[in-house]
Amino acid sequence: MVIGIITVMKKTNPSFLNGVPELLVLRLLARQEMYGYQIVEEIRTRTGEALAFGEGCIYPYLHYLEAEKQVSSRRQEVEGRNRNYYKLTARGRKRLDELTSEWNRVTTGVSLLMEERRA
Amino acid sequence: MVIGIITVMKKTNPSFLNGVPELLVLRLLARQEMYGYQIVEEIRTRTGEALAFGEGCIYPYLHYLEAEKQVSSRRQEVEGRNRNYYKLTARGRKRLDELTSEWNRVTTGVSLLMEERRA
DNA sequence: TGACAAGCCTCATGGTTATAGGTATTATCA
DNA sequence: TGATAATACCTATAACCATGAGGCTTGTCA
Repeated sequence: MVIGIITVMKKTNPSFLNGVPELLVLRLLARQEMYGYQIVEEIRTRTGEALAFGEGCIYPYLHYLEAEKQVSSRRQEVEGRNRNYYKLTARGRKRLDELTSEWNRVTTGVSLLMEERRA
Repeated sequence: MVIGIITVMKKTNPSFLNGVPELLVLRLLARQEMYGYQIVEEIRTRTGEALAFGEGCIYPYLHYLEAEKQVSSRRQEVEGRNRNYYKLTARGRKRLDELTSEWNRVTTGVSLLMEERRA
């Protein structure tokens, strides 16, 4: 019988973005102290909009990273606005290294299969 | 068993694999007709185990792709075993092109931010 | 006044891989 | 012979995570 069981998989945006926000947040914070809103804008502008993660993605990550002690934060008032500045800890640095090699492993693997094969 | 309420985010495999199986399956089928088991093995061996998707991942994809008319299939008995051979349709070719440019967009974007920044 | 940017936050939804099973046939090897 | 691995197919469930929409506040500019 079996008509149904169509396993929907609706296919909107597969997008290859799984884990990318974490990688980029750690990478940016490895260079300099930054605050959340700045990270969101930086990713958007520096990639020419190729990548654009919403605040709803970045903020929860920052909270998670802080809970995991991969980043530390301090609050500072600048021109009447409160900013939470984050910077990488040693633990975050280690995590960044892991994620970076993971990223390289995946992209290398994909490249191997994407290349045209000659005879 | 639920101990915390700590917003778990368990962090096992961020892995960057979102959408990769679909991209690779389409790419492989663009080159030649293949059957499911062969695809699983091909990905595993050709990447030197860097990428290895289980059958439980690939088979549902093939069924989905067929339902979407991105691939067509034929069944053939080979050496006493039944194989379902799949090949790309024009629609699948188009989808592959979309995914490929999406992949390039993402990896390019990530590269922009991962690079060391000088001065 | 109204609109918009800066700056922070949360939650529900839904898509997709991973895990862990399941069936059946054939090949290999002790 | 019996056991195990390899071939070849399949499904259901859980875990994960970006999206999108919402909300709050202060400051700026018209």
